[in-house]
Amino acid sequence: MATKRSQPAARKPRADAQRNRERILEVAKAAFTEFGANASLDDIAKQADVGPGTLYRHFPTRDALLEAVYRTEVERLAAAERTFAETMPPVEALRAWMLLFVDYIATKKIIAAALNTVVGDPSKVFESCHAQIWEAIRSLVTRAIQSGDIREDLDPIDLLRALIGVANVSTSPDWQQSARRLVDILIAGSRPVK
Amino acid sequence: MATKRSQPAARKPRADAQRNRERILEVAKAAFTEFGANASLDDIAKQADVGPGTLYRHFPTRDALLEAVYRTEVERLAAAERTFAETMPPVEALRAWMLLFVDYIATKKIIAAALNTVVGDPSKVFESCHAQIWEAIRSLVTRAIQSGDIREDLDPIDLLRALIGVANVSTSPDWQQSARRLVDILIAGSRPVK
DNA sequence: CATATTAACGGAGACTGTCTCCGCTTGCAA
DNA sequence: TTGCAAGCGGAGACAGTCTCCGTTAATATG
Repeated sequence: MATKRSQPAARKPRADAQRNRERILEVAKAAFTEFGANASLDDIAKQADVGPGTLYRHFPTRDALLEAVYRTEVERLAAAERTFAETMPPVEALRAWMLLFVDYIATKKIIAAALNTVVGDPSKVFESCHAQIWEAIRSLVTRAIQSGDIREDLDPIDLLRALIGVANVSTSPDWQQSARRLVDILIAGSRPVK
Repeated sequence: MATKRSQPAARKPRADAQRNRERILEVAKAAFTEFGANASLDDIAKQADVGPGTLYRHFPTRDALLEAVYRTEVERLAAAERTFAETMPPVEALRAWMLLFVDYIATKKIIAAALNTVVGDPSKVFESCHAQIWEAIRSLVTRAIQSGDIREDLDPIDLLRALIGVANVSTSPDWQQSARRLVDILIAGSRPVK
């Protein structure tokens, strides 16, 4: 007879595997930040003191690695949403989060690059990350609609799309200002028609 | 003595060179549309019945080729601006052009990809194209400001950035609707505060 | 602690795409 | 016609991706 479970009662993962995984992530983050989303994967492996095989076993595709790096950032954004929602009036929370979002993406170009990649081919990567971000802005918008500060027919995703645009073209020196202005325009345009 | 000019009085370009150049462009356009901005250049060369050397002489970098393909589209957008400005009231012209812009970019993913590329590294490519587009929206916004329909402190570039965002995330089936809604939000948010 | 088991490692190398060099071809001017 | 430079194009060096598989060593077990 097999063991109690139909699944082979998976042994706990090896310690060195865990360590390697983390080192790879760390190095990858640095590399993507420095060289953009096209950084050489073999180089990353080398810097993390593992063979290419190891890297590819942990992260079968470039996108997988990208997503893993990307994930912690996304989690931070999601957390911020919760904080803002608790400590600020609806519209302010929305505005604050939008600004943070732009700031994040613009600073860590990785994410922008990742989002762009998604556009290119219809792969399913980043799906879970998208879900988290969508949920964040959806929640913020819903609250603002309920408080009557935002018009009812506003689709949160529309805002998100606009934000990605701002973040994308953040090469000019004054993008911080630009982002702030644009967020204000978006919010102004989202108020009830009255 | 040399010829009349200090410049060696450049001979007119060879006919076959011209033909090849055009065939490459044609094939490239198809390839970029089908496979995205990463289509294999050697493949493009092959399909255009030229050697890779020829392709690279005409277009030394991928970006150069991308830009060349991109250019005619941009010219069409610039032309549309002129038409709209002549035949529509200011705000309508602005809205119409914004919609066209989104439509264009979303359909021909090439351009979006190109714009994205620009984000990644601070190369100077597409500069002239950007200039043309900037000029178009600047002109539209200026006219709308003068007619008093749009608030004075609006920076045209901000709008452009938002538009690129919409276009980027145009994978969902209803992006047409989404784009329309977002353009309306942007315009609503751009009206004078009164 | 000794040992068996097997997860995990890592690097050689096949493969794919980029880009260059340079000998050959050919359109054009005289 | 003919000379010649503009233009061609492919062989091949190089760089990056990804896989296969023999080896290593972390864990479970007695």
